Amino acid sequence: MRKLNKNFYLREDVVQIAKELVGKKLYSNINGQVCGGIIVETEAYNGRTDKACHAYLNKNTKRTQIMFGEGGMTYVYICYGIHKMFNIVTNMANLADAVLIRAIEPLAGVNYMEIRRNIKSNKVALTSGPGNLCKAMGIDLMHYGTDLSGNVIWIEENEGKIFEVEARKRVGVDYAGRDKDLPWRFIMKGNKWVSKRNFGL
DNA sequence: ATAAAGATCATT
DNA sequence: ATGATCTTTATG
Repeated sequence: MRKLNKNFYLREDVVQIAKELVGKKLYSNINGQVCGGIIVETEAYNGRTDKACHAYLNKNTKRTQIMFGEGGMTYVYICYGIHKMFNIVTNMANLADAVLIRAIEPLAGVNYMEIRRNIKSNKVALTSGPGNLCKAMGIDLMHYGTDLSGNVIWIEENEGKIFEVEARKRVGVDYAGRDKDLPWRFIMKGNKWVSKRNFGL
């Protein structure tokens, strides 16, 4: 019921923020259809030191510019021409960091999500994986730069559920050289909605 | 103006 | 393993 404070996103340690986002609740209200779920998988990206980040070495382009603004906004982009990826911008202005949300456990608006995904009930694939989650939640390029303190996309505190968080290697960043094996992916231990791809440490 | 490379997914 | 599919970015 309680949205995260702006200060949550403005902190400087994006890895810590990614870890803390596991267990929080992500909601969208798109075309009056409210959907939401518990975040169970995230990845941190650091725009100064991290070769896997689109804003590596402070690369400020039309696509990455939102990461150079203050934390608490959305960074949405298209991957492989097909899938939308939903990220949360963190840190102060001019410090370009972001957290990719990779999977949620559905809570609300499951019927809407199933229609958007065109699949039937009880499919883990509904909101597992970054592309799938975006499609289910109705998040598209038009939501680039959405303020998370508004009423379109937002994140709420968790509900005191008990769980453990585990760190893993990030997925699909083999091009990142020395940074490809950083343990900057965080998952809710044992949760079945965590994406099934690349389970190596 | 052109080319190349993706923070993926579903299917074979 | 492979193909789908198209934006963004870099380069000439």
